[in-house]
Amino acid sequence: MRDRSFPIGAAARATGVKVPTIRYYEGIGLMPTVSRNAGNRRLYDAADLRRLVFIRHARELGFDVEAIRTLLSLQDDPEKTCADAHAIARSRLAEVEVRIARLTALRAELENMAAQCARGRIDECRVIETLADGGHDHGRLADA
Amino acid sequence: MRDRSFPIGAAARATGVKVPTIRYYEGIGLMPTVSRNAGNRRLYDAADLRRLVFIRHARELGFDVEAIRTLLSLQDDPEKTCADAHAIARSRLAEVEVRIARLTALRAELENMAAQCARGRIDECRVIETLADGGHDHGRLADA
DNA sequence: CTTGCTCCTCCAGTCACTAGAGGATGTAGC
DNA sequence: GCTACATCCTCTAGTGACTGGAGGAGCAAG
Repeated sequence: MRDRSFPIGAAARATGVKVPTIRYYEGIGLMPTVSRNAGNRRLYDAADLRRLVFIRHARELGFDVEAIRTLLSLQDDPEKTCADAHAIARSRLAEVEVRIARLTALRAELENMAAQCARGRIDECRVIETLADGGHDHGRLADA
Repeated sequence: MRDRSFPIGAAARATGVKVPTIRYYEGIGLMPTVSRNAGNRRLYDAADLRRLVFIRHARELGFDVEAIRTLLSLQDDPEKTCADAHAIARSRLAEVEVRIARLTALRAELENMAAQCARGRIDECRVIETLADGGHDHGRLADA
């Protein structure tokens, strides 16, 4: 009963990935072209749902689609050599470390901003002042 | 001398915001429509540059344009309390903290995976699991 | 006056979705 | 079987926050 196939709406509810997004992922090849029923509707199984949850969490962590593709390839290709898997894991690891470092710096600045704000008038507000002072860093507009 | 007028390229160099991005900010109303010289070129003054730096810094901290619009309008009204600015900063801080926590968990898994791979155990990769049930709630995935 | 940079506007493309049109299918009640 | 309504299908276009290019005008130096 719950074991076999979910239509796309159920898959969306189960994974937190919206219906059009699931179709989009199929279109760009992040999700496989799943089987269809007699009426041409997509049917997902438990493995597909796990893949969707994986993708959602990876996106929430700020990985782009290409990075997720390589992460998924670790699973998709069990024949893959150790060296390949190791290389992918290590390069993703490096990316994650950079991201953590950047976010940690960002957190420090936000904390400093918020903590020193005395909740007084705007013209004494530390949040506004910090922003107006500009960054030391003329680098990338980084989010993550 | 320096606080008279900068053409857009000088403004870009001075603030670290790219030329097309400055024009884009004007288009969406984050920057005012500045005055032009005889040859129709934009001329920026010191206050404009400060505003650009403010925007750049806020973008680097991950605030979206709407938040920046609010912060800028707060800045323009120094009599108000800074409760709103404080709230915007704190909510961004909360997002950043969630992200750091998840990335830290992912880093541990990738490290673990890289180590296992190095010992030849590809088929027990836990990266999928980490991301698949790692973060937070959303729909429970019927296990399998 | 020519070279070469900077600037102008407008339009297209990027990434990862998101929303809508217009139509087919599945399901529950009568 | 028939109706009502939810869910699904494909396709196209829009979003945010830019980025890049075309095609042309302005300006400073040699």
